[in-house]
Amino acid sequence: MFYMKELPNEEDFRPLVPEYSSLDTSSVMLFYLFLQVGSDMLTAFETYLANHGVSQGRFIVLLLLLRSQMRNNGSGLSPSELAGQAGVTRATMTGLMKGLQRDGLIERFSHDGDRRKVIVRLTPKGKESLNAIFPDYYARIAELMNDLEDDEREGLSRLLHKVKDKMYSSKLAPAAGARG
Amino acid sequence: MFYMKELPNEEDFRPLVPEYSSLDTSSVMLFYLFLQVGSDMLTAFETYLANHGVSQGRFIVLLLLLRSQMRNNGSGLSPSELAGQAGVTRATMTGLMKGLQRDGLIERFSHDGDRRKVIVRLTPKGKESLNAIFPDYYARIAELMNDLEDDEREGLSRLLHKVKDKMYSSKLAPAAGARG
DNA sequence: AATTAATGCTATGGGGCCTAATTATATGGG
DNA sequence: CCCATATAATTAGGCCCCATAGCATTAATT
Repeated sequence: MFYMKELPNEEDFRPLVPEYSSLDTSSVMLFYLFLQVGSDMLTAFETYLANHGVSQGRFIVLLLLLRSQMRNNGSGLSPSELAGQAGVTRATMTGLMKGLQRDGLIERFSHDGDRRKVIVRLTPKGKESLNAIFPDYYARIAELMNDLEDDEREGLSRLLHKVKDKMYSSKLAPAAGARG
Repeated sequence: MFYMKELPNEEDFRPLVPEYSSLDTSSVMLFYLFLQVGSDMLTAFETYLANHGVSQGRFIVLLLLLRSQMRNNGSGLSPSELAGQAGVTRATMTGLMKGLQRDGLIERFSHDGDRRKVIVRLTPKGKESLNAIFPDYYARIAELMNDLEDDEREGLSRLLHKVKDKMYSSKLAPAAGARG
């Protein structure tokens, strides 16, 4: 999370400019603005999801399971696969699943053929939960983007991809750890 | 934090479109792309800061204190003001300060005139810590934005502001709680 | 003086995340 | 066939961030 109620302005940076040759004020201000908008969006949707009894992390697990079931007819995913796709360690995924299973949103089955493995699937209740969340969830996203014209959406998408590509082509990418 | 290694693509949404009238695929994909890029940036810089022994939350406290000291000559801030500016509760700020004080980066003084209040200031070590972080920190940000031309930066900034304004003018803004 | 408000703190609890160790199972080479 | 190694999932323990609720202290209001 990133939050500062009042972002630094140009004046705040002025005394630092002569001191730090690497400081590019416009870059930093853009960077902060980006993080602030992203954090605010995330917080807003986290609050919305919390009202439905799920956290961001759990919601992502539900989304991954739904996608898997739609893509290949209900075969389910293993905790390992879930952890890889969600970008967390297996231990973290165990914790997320624990809560989801306690709440009856997912089920764990053992894999025939490899008894080390577990197969995770959405329960009917899990699907219902997503069904309850989706309409308003999508409506909020649509409303948020509503003021952007088609060309603005394309422009934003292009710029986001540009920053993203830069992040991965330089040494700025997320830590190698869980997100590799 | 938001993370999905592989974002949903158009095909993933196709079966949902007839089911949810509020689903606007291009909005949702843009939304996810935004969150992913923001999360990756945040994670990358969190990792960088962690190498310097501070978390995002603590770093923001240090930034707020530095700004305050530069703006009005070292008067410092109270925990209440810090909490307000950082968007957390006073209790949370107490915890952040506890760690920062333990590490010797901040000091707490009592306020003459209002004995309920505390005044928080950066220690010399706190300033040194920021001095150690800044050069590379700014360089990374500059590098990240390096590929964006001036007009692209302006465009991105404009679009970010547009989304931000939309968020605050609709009911999508962050929870009233701590961030009001 | 008595009420109300503000400040900072503690206690408690949850979520998310990690590393390290453990248990169970597979697999491949000798 | 057996042992070493690898893989899967979990548990244990810990840290950080964050919130709510309650408390003591001090100030402000009336």
